[in-house]
Amino acid sequence: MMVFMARAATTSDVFNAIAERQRREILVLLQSGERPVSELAGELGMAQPGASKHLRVLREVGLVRDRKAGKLRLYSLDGRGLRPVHEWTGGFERFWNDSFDRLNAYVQDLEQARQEE
Amino acid sequence: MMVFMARAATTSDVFNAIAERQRREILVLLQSGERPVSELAGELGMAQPGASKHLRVLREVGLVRDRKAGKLRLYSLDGRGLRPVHEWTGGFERFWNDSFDRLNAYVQDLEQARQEE
DNA sequence: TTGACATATGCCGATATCGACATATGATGG
DNA sequence: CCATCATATGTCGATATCGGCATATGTCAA
Repeated sequence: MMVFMARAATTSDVFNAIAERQRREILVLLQSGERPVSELAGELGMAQPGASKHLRVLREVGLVRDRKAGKLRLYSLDGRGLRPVHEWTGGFERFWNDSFDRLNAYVQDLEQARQEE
Repeated sequence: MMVFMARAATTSDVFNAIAERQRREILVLLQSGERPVSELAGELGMAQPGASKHLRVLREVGLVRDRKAGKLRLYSLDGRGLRPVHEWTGGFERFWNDSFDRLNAYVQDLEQARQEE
């Protein structure tokens, strides 16, 4: 009995969580301090329920925290989960930084162009 | 007339392209050199058509190149597109590296724990 | 040309996803 | 308790996504 898995769940995976533009924008906004949902929704130009859902995803992967503050619920950034992504991409640094690989990429650009003539 | 946009197209966006585990594995495999599709498929334990489709996505966002080599079609890494991701996540470095923010996160962990009692 | 091998594409089924909307839950103050 | 404000959740419609499978395209070699 094989249950289908159409795509990796967006929750439970930081890579998927930040694949969404609006969620990335939320994280950027939270860099300057904690905010309630409705304020974030306003700044993103989206409705409150949508913002709540994005925040839920971000919370489930641990990129965001919330604390109650009176009637409000303040969300704050927890950037620690972004570190693995930073390090994973950093593993490819030589493919854009190293002069040999830059030259290599250049040569392949030329080959590509020649092939497409 | 508003056309629906259920989710950002995986093509045309590097963040979405690397949101998929198998595509990330392909990129890692290509770090050690160019490979044909069928070899990648074998190493990933998936069928060739699946690997071809993932490679198509990676090619469309510019993370991968291909060149014809006889009967084969060799795919190679072009890591340059990962740089923006590395830099974007790097913008959050202080949220995991800075001692103040580490302390801050620690305190919030405590508050969280207390709140959930 | 024909056959063999390598790769790409098309279709299907199951499911995830996102925005919009309505509504439920929750907390506060009177 | 009740009204109010803030937030969360549920449902729906449209679409994207992924693996599996069959099949088309492409490339070589004899």
